[in-house]
Amino acid sequence: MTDYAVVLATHLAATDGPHAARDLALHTQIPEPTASKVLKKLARAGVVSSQRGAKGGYALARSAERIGIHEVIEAIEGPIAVTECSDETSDSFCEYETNCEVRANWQRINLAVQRALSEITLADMAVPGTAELVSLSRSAAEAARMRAGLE
Amino acid sequence: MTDYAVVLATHLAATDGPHAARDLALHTQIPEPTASKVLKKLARAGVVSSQRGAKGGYALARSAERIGIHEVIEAIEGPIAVTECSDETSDSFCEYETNCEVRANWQRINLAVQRALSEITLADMAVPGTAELVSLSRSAAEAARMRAGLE
DNA sequence: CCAATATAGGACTGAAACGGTCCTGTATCT
DNA sequence: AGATACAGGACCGTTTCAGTCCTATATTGG
Repeated sequence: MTDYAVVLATHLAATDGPHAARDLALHTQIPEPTASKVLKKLARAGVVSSQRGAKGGYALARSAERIGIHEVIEAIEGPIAVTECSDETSDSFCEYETNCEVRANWQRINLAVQRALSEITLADMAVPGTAELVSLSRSAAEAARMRAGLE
Repeated sequence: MTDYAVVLATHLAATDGPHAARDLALHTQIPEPTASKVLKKLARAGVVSSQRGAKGGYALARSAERIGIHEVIEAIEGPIAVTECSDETSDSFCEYETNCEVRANWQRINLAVQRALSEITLADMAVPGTAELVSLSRSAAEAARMRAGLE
């Protein structure tokens, strides 16, 4: 479902003007009901804008350079569920300090992946073969900064 | 659910010997039924080994250095769903070449994230604060290799 | 050896999520 | 104004999921 959303959003990024859900489904070979559902979700999340009526359809809400694919993912899947630590001021929490560090690592990874995906825009996705490389080199730069901060 | 699995698996990595699901749930503050379910899945996937009986419990199936967290993730969520392109030999496919490139980008990103997560082991996760940095610098090295391959 | 106990394995069930269908509301065009 | 094409949203059957509970297995002590 999420990959459908990315495909549809990228198609909108690569083409001009509003497109009806039916046309988008045809072009992306996604079943029409599914495409419609996905587009509705994207519209509710503000990733795309919708226009009702005879010449209606969907278009990107902003320019493709300003929409990260993580936004597309969240529109479909909702926010990443972060498992909450117990209140840090609670006495019982002190027993589980190792546990909390485990959670912290996991959350760091989640955030890093989320950030990397946020840095890939729909414009990147519309250009064959570049999306992945762009994101990973940016994240490496950030890793170097964080490593410096640790030392 | 997946984060619970990672937390549990990491706890097993950080501690010795088999632990009953109840104890693991207590230590990780995960609801006991949920912890039990998750551990059963991990056992079926071969990430952890289980021992029935009075002194039974769960332990890692291999050393923590040899279990990537992507394996943990797949045990819970199953394989990443890859949207299939149409048969490349089909005539109708040629109309949608742009569409196929979009899918290829998305698949590349999926694979890159999967690879990065595979390179983080449970041993990494058990050490506070290191997991993320390790993964990102390795992926950057791979990006450089792929870029060289493109040129 | 056997009963008691503690554990994992697995089945069952109701609730929630999901995907498809279809009706309603809105906007455009003639 | 009426016809048409579209998105928005409700409905419904199916699937998935989380919790509960029963069954099977292994250990221990009498």
